Amino acid sequence: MATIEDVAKLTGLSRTTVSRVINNHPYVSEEKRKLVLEAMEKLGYVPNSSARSLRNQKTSILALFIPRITNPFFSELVEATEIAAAEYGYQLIICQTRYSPEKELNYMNLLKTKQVDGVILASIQNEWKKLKPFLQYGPIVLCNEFDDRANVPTVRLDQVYGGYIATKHLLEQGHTKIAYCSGGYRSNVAKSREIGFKKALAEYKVSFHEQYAFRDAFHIADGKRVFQKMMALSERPTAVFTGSDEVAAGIISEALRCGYRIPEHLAVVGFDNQAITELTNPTITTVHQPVKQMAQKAVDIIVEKIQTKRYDVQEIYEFPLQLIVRASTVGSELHKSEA
Amino acid sequence: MATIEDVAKLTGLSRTTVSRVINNHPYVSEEKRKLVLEAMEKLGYVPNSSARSLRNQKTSILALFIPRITNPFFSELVEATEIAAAEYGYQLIICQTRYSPEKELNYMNLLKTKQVDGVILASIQNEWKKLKPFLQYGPIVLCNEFDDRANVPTVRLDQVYGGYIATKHLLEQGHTKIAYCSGGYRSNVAKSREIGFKKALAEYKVSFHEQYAFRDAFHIADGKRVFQKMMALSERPTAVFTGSDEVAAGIISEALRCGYRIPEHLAVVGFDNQAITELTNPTITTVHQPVKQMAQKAVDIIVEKIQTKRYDVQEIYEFPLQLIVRASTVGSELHKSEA
DNA sequence: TATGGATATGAAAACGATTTCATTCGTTTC
DNA sequence: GAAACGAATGAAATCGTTTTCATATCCATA
Repeated sequence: MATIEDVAKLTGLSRTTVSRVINNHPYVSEEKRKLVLEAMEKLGYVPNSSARSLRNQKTSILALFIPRITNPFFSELVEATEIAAAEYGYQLIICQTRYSPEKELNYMNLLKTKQVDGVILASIQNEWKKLKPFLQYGPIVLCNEFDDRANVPTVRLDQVYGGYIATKHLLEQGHTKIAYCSGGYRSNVAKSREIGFKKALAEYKVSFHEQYAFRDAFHIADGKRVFQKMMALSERPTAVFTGSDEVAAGIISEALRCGYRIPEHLAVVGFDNQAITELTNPTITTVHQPVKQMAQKAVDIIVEKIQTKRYDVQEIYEFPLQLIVRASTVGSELHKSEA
Repeated sequence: MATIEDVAKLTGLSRTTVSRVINNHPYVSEEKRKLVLEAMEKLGYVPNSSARSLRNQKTSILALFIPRITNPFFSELVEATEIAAAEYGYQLIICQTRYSPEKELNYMNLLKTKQVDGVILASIQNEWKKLKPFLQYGPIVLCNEFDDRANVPTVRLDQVYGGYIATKHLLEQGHTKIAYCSGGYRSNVAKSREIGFKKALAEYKVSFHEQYAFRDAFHIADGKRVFQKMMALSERPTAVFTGSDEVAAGIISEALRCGYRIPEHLAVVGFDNQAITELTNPTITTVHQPVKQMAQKAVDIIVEKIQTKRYDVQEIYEFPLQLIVRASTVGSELHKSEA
């Protein structure tokens, strides 16, 4: 493996000059520059990343924390983040916490050991006070997930509004027995949506019963399970708000299999605007999240923080959500889309 | 940021001894070991990864090349690979080539610059002779995708067999007008499936017409498009083999929307056994791929190659595929599952 | 009582880059 | 014609580890 020393020797110049050529520093004569470039080509030389990282105190790698990559929402987030990071010359290390606080804490050592220049948290499994100490080692940016106590830049979506518009839509269709379905108790995203959900109910003077709440639904299978539970209730809901399109699709699938009709017997709202929403029959009313913009902003911010080295500033960037009305809530009426 | 030097100073020992404690070398007295551990704790010391990488000539990072993470098959592959890599203490860098040969070549520089210890290619966009020169910098392992000319370890699935069993299943149902639908011309995975497809046809003395071939279908939308194309043919196929469940789902969705019935008017076979196969109505007959086993094996192999430093050996590890029969091919009969 | 082997420790070199500082040579400028 | 400055180059320090080599002590064995 050729090193900068080899290039220097071959050209009869010093390491310094070779380094200058590599880094496009001024004050290198055209003659020597050519000489160096030729030698580099001839030796197949390429600078060693570890040596550069050590000397420059920067790895050009970012860590992105997500619960699971197989969740389509997070796939989309990873795709967008990787593309945005690449524009800045950063690589992305994927950290799947699988909802485990220990795994999350463990991955945090990537920052401590300087294996990454910064961490984007799209999922939080620990209390903030456990995460906070890592701030001394590098920037942390919250993306999608958030925590009011976290004194770091946060890029998020207005989840309260998301829960609100989806629920309001169901109320406008005349529903009063509306079930609530979300993924996880810990997530502030889910909590915010629930606030929006209840806000809409309150506006319409509709009361909420705790037996209509299902807070452990993540996947298609969970949706199927939840549907069965709802149908086992003495007073069945006529509509359901869900925290993901997969869960919504599971509910719809199970309902159809059992001979129910959507939305006549049960109106269903999803979340995320994934591809499956256009696949099922009926198609799924959902809430669109501007994932690309959010990812781009998170990367912009973290790159800036890496440069300025001020990590403990709470700046909040919020993007709006949008209701997409499809067939799972409005029957055979003409489908309309509203902001 | 505390360094090993700081720990040495605080304890009054040398860097060497501190390093020995960190690396669990023998020949450190219990007394000094405790002293060092206390000092490390007190200073919040943690070894710097870049320095270690430089000195040890190893980064403990692997690169995984995939076309797009939003493709559920690759999400699953990434999840499994990340978990397997973590067991060995490796981090995973995700490289999305987005089907671009240039991007792929560009990401290959991660190996050349020693930013990663090895590369797992689950997607190949360039001819092997373009990739081959990178072998001098570190190990490359093929996983899922493959190339006969590639003199490297290859972990793959028997795609010829996969195409064969899926097609044979359709032939057994009495179909003779069977369309073929795949993603990409370049991929050897797709080519192999086509070989298996044609092999089955030949066994049943059924001829294949090129107008039944659609080789550019990746997503749900492509499936919808392909369905329309098939229906525009003068002689419509009665069954279709597809290279992914998303495409199959797209075809089914569009067919139902247009008033056709599945499988009566069109039998559909998918590939990958994704979650959506149990979601659609009818559920989708598909081919299950043992992704986890494949990913685990690929990681095992690359870790071994990193240690032994012998990269240019063609070893092939092949895993079997399995047909999962569901409703999209067998009508209202009882669903059965066969190996 | 030498001799040799285990145990314990440290000084210094090495990994491969970048940067600081010094030096030299021209060219202006007053 | 001296001073000042810009351009071009290199020697050596530096980043933070690990490892090699040397040294010292202790204990058992011949």
